[in-house]
Amino acid sequence: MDKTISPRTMGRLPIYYRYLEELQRMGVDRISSDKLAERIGITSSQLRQDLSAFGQFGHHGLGYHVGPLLERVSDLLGLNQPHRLVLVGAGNLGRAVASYEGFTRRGFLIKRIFDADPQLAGTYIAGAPVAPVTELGAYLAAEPTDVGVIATPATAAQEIADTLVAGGVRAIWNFAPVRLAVPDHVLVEHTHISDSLLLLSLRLHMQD
Amino acid sequence: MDKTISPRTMGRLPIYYRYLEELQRMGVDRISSDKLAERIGITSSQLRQDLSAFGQFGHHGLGYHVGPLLERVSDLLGLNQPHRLVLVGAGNLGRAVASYEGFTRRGFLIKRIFDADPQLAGTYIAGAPVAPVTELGAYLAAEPTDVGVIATPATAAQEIADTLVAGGVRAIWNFAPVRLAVPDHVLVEHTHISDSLLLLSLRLHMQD
DNA sequence: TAGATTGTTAATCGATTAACAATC
DNA sequence: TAGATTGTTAATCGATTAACAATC
Repeated sequence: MDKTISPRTMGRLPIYYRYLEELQRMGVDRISSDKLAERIGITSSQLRQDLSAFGQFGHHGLGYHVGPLLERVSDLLGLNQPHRLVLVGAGNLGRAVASYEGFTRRGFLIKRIFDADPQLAGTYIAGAPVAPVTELGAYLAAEPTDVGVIATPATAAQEIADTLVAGGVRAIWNFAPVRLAVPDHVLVEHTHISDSLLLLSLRLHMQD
Repeated sequence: MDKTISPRTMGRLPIYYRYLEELQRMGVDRISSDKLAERIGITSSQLRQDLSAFGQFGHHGLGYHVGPLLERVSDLLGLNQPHRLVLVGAGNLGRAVASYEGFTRRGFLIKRIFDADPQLAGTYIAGAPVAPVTELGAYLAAEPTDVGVIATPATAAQEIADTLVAGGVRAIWNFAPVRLAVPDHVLVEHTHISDSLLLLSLRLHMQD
């Protein structure tokens, strides 16, 4: 029934999601492809092409209703169902991730945080209890978990990944600057913050 | 003299950089396009096509020398010249960015950190002195700065961006979840950490 | 209705892949 | 030399843009 959504269109879904959310927050309930595309910085042709893959949400002569379209995009992104997460690594980056209020709001629930430092056990970060990383395996055995977030030093990352995989997570969100070896059925999303800086540097350098 | 480098090829430069660095760290000094492409997960055809845009670095029958190729990629990325940065926002994310040792090593020097909390003034984070954000404008007037990093709450981001632009930065690396309005000559790289999680969620959801 | 704007088809453009002659 | 592997050309594939009939 659904048309297939091309990889490039998928890559734009988070962008559409963000802009539509912003429009909703601003109380806009209808927008033309021309206006939205201009805001985002793409052509209206591309926007209509993309949106039409999600189903028919536009109204001839009127534009798109923000609400239903946002609902559809959220749905495609899987945001209308909760995800249970564990976070491993309570350093600065881990804390930053745990503290991002946008996650909870979108159904990404950090159920527990694990850290190598036993001193942190028993404390709470952004409302989530911290436990020693030695208890990660046992926790996962008891509590089904969708996603494991790795915010540890690179040296620890593979071992944590192995424990997460053995514990049955379906996906790993990895911030450690190292490639993880995992079985095919486990998704890995690498977030290389430094890649952004390299691209900025490249763009700066191209200008000269 | 240089062939132009296509946008998609540019986007892969940080990946090439990372893998070549890894090879060099491992002491590998020569690799075929077949082997490197397999490691990265692209076709060898694409790799050769990309690399040929950088100049002639391969040797028929032998493959590519890691050192000179890495040198060339670093050069394209602008890593062979230092960049002066200021970081605004010393919360968890700001601290995580400041503490990433990879930046200093690649010539991204965080000269000073600014924060709204005057209590932090006079302290040091990852070797960089912290000053009150009220001094940002005066600092930039005195110290030419290439890049401003914004790791503040969304509400403060635009005002900081304005101060950075007035202070003459050439680029802004923005972690705040808000679009910044800046003049055309200033580059903005938005790093939306949450976009990664949305894409992970999308991929999880597509599997079902 | 007249005006606006979608959804879609066709045309263009760009990127990836395949293939192989050149060559170390 | 024989074997390996590049650099590049041509073929394929996919994505973007343009254009416009359909329609609210």
